[in-house]
Amino acid sequence: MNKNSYYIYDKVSKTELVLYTDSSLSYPLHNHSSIFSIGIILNGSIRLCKDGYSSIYTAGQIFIIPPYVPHALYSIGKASLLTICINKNKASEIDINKIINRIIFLYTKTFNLGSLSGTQLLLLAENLSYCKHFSAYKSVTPQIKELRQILEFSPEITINIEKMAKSAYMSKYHFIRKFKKETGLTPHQFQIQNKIRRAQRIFNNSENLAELAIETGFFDQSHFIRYFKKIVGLTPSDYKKSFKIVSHTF
DNA sequence: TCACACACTGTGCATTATCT
DNA sequence: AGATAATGCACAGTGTGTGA
Repeated sequence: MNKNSYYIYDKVSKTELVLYTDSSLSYPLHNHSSIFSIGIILNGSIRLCKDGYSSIYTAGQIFIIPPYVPHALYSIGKASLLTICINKNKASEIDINKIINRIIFLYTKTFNLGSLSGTQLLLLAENLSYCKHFSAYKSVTPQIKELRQILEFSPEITINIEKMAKSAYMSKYHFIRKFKKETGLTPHQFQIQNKIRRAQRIFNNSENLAELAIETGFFDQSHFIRYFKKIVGLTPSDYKKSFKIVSHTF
């Protein structure tokens, strides 16, 4: 079991938290279609590649990744990172003070990590406010938007590039380029990523990895494991062991 | 915006290793 | 022993560079 990774769902603030402690992180280019990710570097440093730029973040610094923004993340040596995930559909309703209080609570009582500095709390509040008032500025072609929604909600369906391009009234060559420009990933990468996200959501309802692989649209468990590890950074069984739901309060 | 060629990646299947 | 993880390989499908 990977004891350096913890996936926590906090029922009180309705946010998902991912904690890595002294880990070697390596996440190649990907995006999150439905969440804002706010990352707090606890120690060590990480390299974040986003919007064509590569930046190094060190202990105490905070970064934010809005939905659909392609990015890659690598630790420089070992690093500890806390990521707060906010659902984009609920971002406008979040209670910033409530989330900050929960983060402080979980940070000190659940993770035993000391306390966050005043500057970190201020930066966190600023980023939460950014999520709350964020509005998507990118214009998306309606046909691509529709396909993106299909792939997000039903990633398990089999639909090849030719069919997708046809439904968007484009040649497959143009469609792939257009999709990547507007979504950040190729259609295929986007579909695989959503299959894995779906698997993460329904993990606890499924006893068997082979069943889960079929249910999420993979041919078999071996491919499911391969992609799961590539995208999540853990094998499915390690992920299951490191996931927990927190509902206790002050 | 489209099409071609080619490199790259994913699929389907089989097999073996490791873990519980 | 059964479940899960990892790897190999051939083929099909996808993505990208380039030119029109």
